[in-house]
Amino acid sequence: MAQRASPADGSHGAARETGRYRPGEIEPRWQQRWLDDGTYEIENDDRRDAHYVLSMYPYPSGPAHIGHVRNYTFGDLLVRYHTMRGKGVLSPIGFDSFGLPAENAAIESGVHPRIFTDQRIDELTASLRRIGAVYDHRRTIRSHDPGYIRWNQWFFIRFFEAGLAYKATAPVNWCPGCRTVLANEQVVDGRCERSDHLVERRDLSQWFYRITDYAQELLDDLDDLEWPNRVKLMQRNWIGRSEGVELGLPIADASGRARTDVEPLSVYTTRPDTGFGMTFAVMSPEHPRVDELTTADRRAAVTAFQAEVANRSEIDRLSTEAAEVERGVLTGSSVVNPFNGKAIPLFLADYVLMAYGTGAVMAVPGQDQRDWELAEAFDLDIVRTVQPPDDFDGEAFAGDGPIINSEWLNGLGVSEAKATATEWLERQGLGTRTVVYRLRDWLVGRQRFWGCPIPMIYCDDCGTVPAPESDLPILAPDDVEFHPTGESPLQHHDGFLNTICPGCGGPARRETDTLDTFVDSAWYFLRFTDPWNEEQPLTMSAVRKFLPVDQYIGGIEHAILHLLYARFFTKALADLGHAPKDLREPMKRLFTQGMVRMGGSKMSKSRGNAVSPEESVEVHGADALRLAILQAKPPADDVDWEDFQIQGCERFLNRLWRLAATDPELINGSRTGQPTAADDAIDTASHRLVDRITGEYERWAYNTAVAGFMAFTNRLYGYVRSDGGPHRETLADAIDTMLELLAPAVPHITAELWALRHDGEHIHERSWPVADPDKLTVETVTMVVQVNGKVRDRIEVASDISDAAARSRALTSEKVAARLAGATPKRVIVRAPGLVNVVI
RNA sequence: GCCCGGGUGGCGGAAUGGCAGACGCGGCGGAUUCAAAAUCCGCUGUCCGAAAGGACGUGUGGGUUCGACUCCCACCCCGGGCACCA
Repeated sequence: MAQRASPADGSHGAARETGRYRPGEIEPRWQQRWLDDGTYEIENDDRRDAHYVLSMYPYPSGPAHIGHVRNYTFGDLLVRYHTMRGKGVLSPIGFDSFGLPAENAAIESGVHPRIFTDQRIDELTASLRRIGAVYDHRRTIRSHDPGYIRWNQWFFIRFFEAGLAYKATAPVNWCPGCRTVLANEQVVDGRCERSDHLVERRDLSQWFYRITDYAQELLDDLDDLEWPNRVKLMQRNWIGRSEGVELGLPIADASGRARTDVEPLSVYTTRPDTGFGMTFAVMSPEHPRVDELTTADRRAAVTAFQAEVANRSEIDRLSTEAAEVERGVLTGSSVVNPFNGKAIPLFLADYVLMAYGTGAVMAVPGQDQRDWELAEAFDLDIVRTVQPPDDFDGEAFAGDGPIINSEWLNGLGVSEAKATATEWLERQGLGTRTVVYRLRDWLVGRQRFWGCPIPMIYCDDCGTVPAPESDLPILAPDDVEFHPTGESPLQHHDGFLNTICPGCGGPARRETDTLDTFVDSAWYFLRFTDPWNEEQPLTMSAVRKFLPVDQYIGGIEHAILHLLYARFFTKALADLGHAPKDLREPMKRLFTQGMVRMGGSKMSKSRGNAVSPEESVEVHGADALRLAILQAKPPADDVDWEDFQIQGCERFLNRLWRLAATDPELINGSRTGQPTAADDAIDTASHRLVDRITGEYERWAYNTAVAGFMAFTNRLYGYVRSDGGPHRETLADAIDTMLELLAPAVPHITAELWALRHDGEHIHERSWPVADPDKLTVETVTMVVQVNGKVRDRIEVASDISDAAARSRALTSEKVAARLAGATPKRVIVRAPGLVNVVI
């Protein structure tokens, strides 16, 4: 028999031959077992309480990067924890496998995006497996699976039929070099990130999903979600609801009187209280009535201005030194200010956006800085209608104050005046209360190859019609050549392009745009509940069983778009009858973990940091990496790679191994028989640990949970070393309990140790330990005695000590008496049993 | 500019009205060793002090309270989101 170190002092006793902790050996073995046994597969008729834990649909970029690993470690902990709690946990995984990187790679290397992508999916799958993350792999979805494309297209057609999908002209980022539309994130400093061409704004016909129909519901339903406030706030701002008034400004004739034969110009304002300060009006350069309202003598200048704004690059538009560019131009027309009947000039200006409100505004330079600047540039009247405070030295004043220069509004506060002015406008029939949202419809078309083809057909006779359902899925052809420019090969592929109109049977051509990949990720979590259904996209009973997702986990970078689109899709599918009617929200709880930064400066080899998760697993083991991730920071915080103290965590796992792999009977001096007070204290501590860790797992306080395990282990080492030696059963129970609590965090080592200690039993099939409430209360506590709020003494007292007794114990303390020096305290605050504060 | 979040030892962090710095990293000392690694034990906020002990200490300044890292006001700094949205 080999002489093994006892856990405590490294020198005495012998243990069963269990060997050293070798993660490289045990981890692959358990990973294989979980897969072979289908430990984390769940059937749709499972009788346990359903619990859906989901990490955000990853883009398959090859082996997992550290951000992935952090994300999936949190998710995996919850999957295993809830499984031990007796839940029927649904833990699926899929891949957001369409998208630009694969297409760019194809352009460069000629390798088909599918081959490229499938390879990366295999790599990611393998690395998730190596960190011990477990899934029901039978349910895996990939966006480019024909089966998934089919239903994605089927939904598009349903949306089209319901008016939720439509085609309209929209300004887009156009790269003249690549001859394609760019997403905003592909535009860097006004240039195409691929070809470096200056990006132009072009009006092109594009497909949209009508998410704005759901603006109000998307806003209202945020209230009840258990989501981080920050995310809810970002969504609220994005939706941007504003309440105001839409009013008509009559067009003035040559003598300044309102014309009745011409439609008034409709403007939207949230500040009807400032109406008397409106000294001009402004239309967007793209406003459809520009031609009509431009006078002959101004036509050349207006046209030039429109063209100039249209071609203005992003750089100019965002420049803070915009003084160089002309921001507005006079139309030559005038409109009438309905508040005071005065004729005022009508301008075009680039700061008025066609896409918001009515595309025209009443300009109130006294209260709006942009209007102020235009007024100064054109030497227009500026009338303050809100009195700024005496010390105000700015230009336009947007704050609150008494109304001035406004006849019947004078003296009111801003909000009162708003209400009064709104009522007046409505009574006069001049305006209507209106709610406006900042949210725009979702542009879903992309001029890309590697995406889900939009299943529409263009026929010269029948117009735009959906592809027949029997043709779904419509797949992109394989025999394509990628253009170095980045232009989608679909646009030149005759076999794909030419088709027959399902309406008239005549020749027609296919849509070559593909769907934004955010569409793919807008409903994948629903399909996971029954990916096997070939008759329907979703199985109602399965969706009902598992949705909403109990815990959704992902990066803060998806706070707005992905989560908003997923919410919209769920609502739309429910309303169209494809998902349960009452499923209004897909994700009940959301956790957004922080990002992992790759800080350069603090990078240090001496800390034992490897540069990739793969290497870390290789060197220290998956459990050590997982523990380091959990320990480093609160999960919501951003973290630097070098903050992971993998070596320290590996050291802890070694300590755990030596403690738990050593047969208790062989630990030097271990006792049997009646437990002593010291033994009971260990037992109590272990019950308290159960209580503590359970709470911390529920609250995502993983970093403090790890601290708790380390502290408890230190305590057990002290216990083993203590004078009387450890009580055999007490020690064994304490170790067992800790292994169970650790199992969700470090699944391999705990599984191995448990099997070693319990005849091959599987720890992940055990149920979660329960603390005995009687053992959570302690008999004595340390009472802090303060003098004037400063700690001067600590006294052990019974935990049920009365206030009076606590008071007298405190006052008889020598240290307190010394400070009192015979005087009577002014006041004694007693918070038994924890604290007494003597005020002198 | 507007809206959020945050500033605590050499470092990551803990404590959300009641013992500031849990736990870990790093550092120092000791045990073990021929030696080293590994392991085990102890110490480790700053200042004064031989020690006992004391004073100071959670971005800055004020306030509330018997008591403030924690609550309130003002300011400074860092991070994030939105950004001509009328």
